[in-house]
Amino acid sequence: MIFNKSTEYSFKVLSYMCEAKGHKYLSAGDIALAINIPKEFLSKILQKLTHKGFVNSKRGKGGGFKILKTKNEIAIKELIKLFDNENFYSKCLIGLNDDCPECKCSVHNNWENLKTTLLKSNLEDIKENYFFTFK
Amino acid sequence: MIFNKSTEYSFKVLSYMCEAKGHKYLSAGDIALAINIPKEFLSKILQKLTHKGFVNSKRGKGGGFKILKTKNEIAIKELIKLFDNENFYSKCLIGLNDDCPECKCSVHNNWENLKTTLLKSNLEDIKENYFFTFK
DNA sequence: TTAAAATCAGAATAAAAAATCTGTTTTTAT
DNA sequence: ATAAAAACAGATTTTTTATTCTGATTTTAA
Repeated sequence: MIFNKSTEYSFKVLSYMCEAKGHKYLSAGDIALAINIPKEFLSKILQKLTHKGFVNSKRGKGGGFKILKTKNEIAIKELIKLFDNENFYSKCLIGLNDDCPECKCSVHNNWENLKTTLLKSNLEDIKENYFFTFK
Repeated sequence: MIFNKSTEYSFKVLSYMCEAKGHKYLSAGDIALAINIPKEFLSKILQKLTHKGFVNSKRGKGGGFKILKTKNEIAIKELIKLFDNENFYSKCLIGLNDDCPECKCSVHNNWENLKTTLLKSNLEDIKENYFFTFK
């Protein structure tokens, strides 16, 4: 809706990994199956998350990915920056105006408020009471 | 950003036509040039707007399109319904959840407020102090 | 040591969205 | 009448985004 698929998927996979018990290595294939995301696409997302230190990867048999953070250590703005658009926050919701900060249209304040919330949110805030089923 | 291009363009073209003096017939080509939208794409949008009674079309030499409403008679929700998604308002902003009304994530209230504003907005509200230049 | 299981990387493909093209019909100014 | 200008309709192409494929490398359990 407001984010691209990669960003959406990153929320989903990190939530899932945070909630998985045992903190063992989970293979991309298993995760993909569990949360219903194309395996290959998920692999790319996990690679990026590895490089940025959200997860640890282990190659070879028995390998996979292990989460390195808790939900409240994962800032939504970091994921947006990583997977969506660098200048997400200066974009116009309506899409017509390049100079959103100067705009005073009827939804401007609502949009500013939403962005403020988003800037303060971590994965816990997003996932808390958020009924997504991973399927 | 939040809408598809057709919806964005419909805001733009209707705003432009409302502000054009004289209420004469304007050709799609001239409008397209003025507001920087691909001519053929704009033509399709204008056709839809014709069928729904927002504008009147006149074929033949000297023909074109004439606006039939004022900005405050044009509800944003009508344009969203026409060009974007029928069930726009029940969609999840984050994109993961099918059942947005039940969701309680951190941006839920912000999103609900924004949609409420959008439901009440007409083109005047959107365009008012909204610095888009048609270019 | 070896085969299996996994990451990793880049290329190729598919799907969706946006834009363009081609041609027909209609209307009207000349 | 006729030519020009315009809407109109549908097909096609391009662009962007999402997904899948291919193969190489790494690691480890057996």
